[in-house]
Amino acid sequence: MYDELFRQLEEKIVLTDKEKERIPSFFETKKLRKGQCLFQEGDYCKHLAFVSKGALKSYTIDDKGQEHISLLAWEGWWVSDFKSFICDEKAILFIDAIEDSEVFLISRSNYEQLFVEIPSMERYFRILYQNSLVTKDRRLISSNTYTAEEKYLHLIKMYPFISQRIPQNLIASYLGLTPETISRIKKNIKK
Amino acid sequence: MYDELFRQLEEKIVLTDKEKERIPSFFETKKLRKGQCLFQEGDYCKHLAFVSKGALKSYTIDDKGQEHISLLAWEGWWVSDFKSFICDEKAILFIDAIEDSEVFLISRSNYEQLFVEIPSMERYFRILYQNSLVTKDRRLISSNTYTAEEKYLHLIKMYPFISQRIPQNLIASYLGLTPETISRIKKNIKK
DNA sequence: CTTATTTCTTGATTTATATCAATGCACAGC
DNA sequence: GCTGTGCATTGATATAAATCAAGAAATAAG
Repeated sequence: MYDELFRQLEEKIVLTDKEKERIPSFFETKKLRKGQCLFQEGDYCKHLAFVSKGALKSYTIDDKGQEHISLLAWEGWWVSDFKSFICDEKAILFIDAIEDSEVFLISRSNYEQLFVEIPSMERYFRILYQNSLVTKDRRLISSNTYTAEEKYLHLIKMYPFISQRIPQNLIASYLGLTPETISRIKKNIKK
Repeated sequence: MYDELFRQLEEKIVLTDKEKERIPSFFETKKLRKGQCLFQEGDYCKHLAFVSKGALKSYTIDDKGQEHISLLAWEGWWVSDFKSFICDEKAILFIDAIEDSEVFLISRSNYEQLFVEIPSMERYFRILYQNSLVTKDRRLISSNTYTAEEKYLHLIKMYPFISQRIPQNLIASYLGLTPETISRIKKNIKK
């Protein structure tokens, strides 16, 4: 059950058997049906979630009711409205399952306690966040400097299987494009 | 000399006097004239830099020779091509001083050693990166969902004094806009 | 003080991408 | 096997912001 979690942790840090026994107690498990909501805008987002099965999207909704995906998270990813989770503010993000999913939730106090009891978890999250920063920086560059086609090509280079798993309209939203544009790009690429 | 650095560290963690004595030895100081380059695309970016005085920009240059600023960093900010620094890859970023500046540089090996010798620095960087992630997430949302005017207003709300310090053309580049667009936005806002 | 550079503003035009609208396709439920 | 609902495609049109071009301010240099 915790295979995916330990695989992720042990990619970055070394854990003793005793620590591995302790870790699950910091989390609670939650199963989500496709389409089900995990957190909503306006909630206080009291948990950080690790995706052990399935896939989720985190997104905002603008004045016109349009959805803008900020993150697609599948097995091995962490997802939350971090600002809300860390600073105890109201969330601005929605987070929904886009497939039947299973997540492990950790509360703010358990998160802090985890670092006290298992100091190497501090290291894990430092490295995780450090890597995420690199990815986000690249996404920002992509978003500010690439054309629609370059954005799409860059994405499928990073995640070659994403188009098999994630519907085109969600990919479009993630890239800040419309589904029509993605459709036209795909037609262009074939040539 | 290390005031700004300690101010930043002690905002997030507690340091003993002994630790404070040790920390400077991990860094080397470098002074930069306005316009001078700290790192270049294609270099192996061997250091992470803390800005103690002045301001720097990190940017890419596209095929057409156009500059796209990914970060503006002044006193208290850390700057590097993280991907290059962490993964020992060639840098894709340029980093230049936009004012006369002073930076403290830490090498990869000193960075790793720092965590071993002063474990609370692991915590410092975990929190720093965690906060940066929140900021970058907000920037990504802004970049993908806001109009030019909303992007500009959001920026000056975050950093009210930025327009006094950073020339408009650099702000434009940071927002992924042209200086002309910024100029027209400012005219609009006055009304 | 004058000249030279750089930055900022304004207008005219172009362009990439969004929006709107219609049609086709595919999978889910009956 | 049909039928409905959501997703993808295609074309026509609209629009926000870029580009191009020129002049005005501001800052720096001699």
